[in-house]
Amino acid sequence: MSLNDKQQVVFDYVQGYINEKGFPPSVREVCRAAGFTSPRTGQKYLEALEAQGYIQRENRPRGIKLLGGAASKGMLLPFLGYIAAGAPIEVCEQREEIAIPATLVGRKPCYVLQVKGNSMIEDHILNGDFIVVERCDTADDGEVVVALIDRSAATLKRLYREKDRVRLEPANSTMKPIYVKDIAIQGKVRGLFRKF
Amino acid sequence: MSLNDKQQVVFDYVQGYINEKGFPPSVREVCRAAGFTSPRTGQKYLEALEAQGYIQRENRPRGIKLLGGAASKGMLLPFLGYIAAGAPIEVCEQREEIAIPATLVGRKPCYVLQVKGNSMIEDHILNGDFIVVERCDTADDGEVVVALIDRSAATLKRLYREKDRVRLEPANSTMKPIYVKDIAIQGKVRGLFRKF
DNA sequence: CTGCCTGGTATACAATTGTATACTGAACAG
DNA sequence: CTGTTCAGTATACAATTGTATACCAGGCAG
Repeated sequence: MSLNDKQQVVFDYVQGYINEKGFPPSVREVCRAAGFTSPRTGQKYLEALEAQGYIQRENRPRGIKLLGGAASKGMLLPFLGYIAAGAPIEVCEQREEIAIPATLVGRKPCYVLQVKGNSMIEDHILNGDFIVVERCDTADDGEVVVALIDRSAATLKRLYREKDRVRLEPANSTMKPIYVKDIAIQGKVRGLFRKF
Repeated sequence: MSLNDKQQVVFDYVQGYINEKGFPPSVREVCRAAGFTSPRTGQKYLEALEAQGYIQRENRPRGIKLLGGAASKGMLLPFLGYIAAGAPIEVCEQREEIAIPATLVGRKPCYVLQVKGNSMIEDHILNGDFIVVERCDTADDGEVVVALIDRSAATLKRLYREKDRVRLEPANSTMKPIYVKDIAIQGKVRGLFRKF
């Protein structure tokens, strides 16, 4: 079941209000915006929105929380630290979180790393860029993956399977590919963002 | 001037509360969390945070708004459409919004465009990339700007001022710079994100 | 000692707020 | 006509909330 016209108006108002002001509207403000003169009416609408999973409420002034894709067309992902070609991931002590555009995130769990070095520069991944990595243990040929070599060193490379080995190829003509027998794939790159 | 220890505790609490619950805490909740027994104390701390530009307040229950990079949920920015070198921005009819990592957003209003074409490829801005543009009407030499030429065509280029003209330089050696007498700067690129 | 500032407390108060109860009128089935 | 549901109104009420006033203890300069 979907929202009817007036419910949509109320929901849009709540969403816009939070976006603009940074905190949710009161029941009476919702009423004023929707043209209701009784707080009970707005209250019923909010109850309906909650029943349908669009918002979540608490019995407090302005206790409204946007749910689902509505809140965030963005997701909060953990920022795990740095990855440099050939060097292990430096784990970031404090568990930070970063908001990511929803379009960059796959369905599986993801995390964020910051790239050190220019080993992927010809793929237009620069030193300092942030990459969104989807946790997975397989990848197709040619995909950019975070791979663990010798159970210790993590690196960011393109993956190519060869006859009886795996080629991890940097995108930098001054560097040479790494050949390994077996690798543990940590994840594949799904998105990237950069600050200017 | 920066935040002292207790101010930091209060600020972290406010930020975490909003992140978790979706709406800001009341003054007394702040007090309880920080160990104050008088609402006046929490109130003073919030006033201090506001004076230093970390939050903005309204005289309403839970009328707190996180400012600047603090709004860690990321910011919702309008997606305005496409920009191609030399072609005007195709305005996107439906006003979409995209969540952006807070770190990519400056203090001024920003919007998002999708890049068409490879005119900035040597700056590692690719066809299909999304750019976060900060609205402004001036820029320093060498910055990547969205510029309006002849009041009609918008383009994405590096800006260089010359003696009595302006050079708009693409980052693609197969393309030539554009020289114009006068331009209207629409904004400068602050961030970029890409989907793989 | 005096005065002043800082950081905190205690308490009061009006305004706002969420919720609940009782009601009205219109549409509508039988 | 009768009864029922639906959407909205009017109003009441206790709890929460932001703000303000008055106060206190300690540090510290003079």
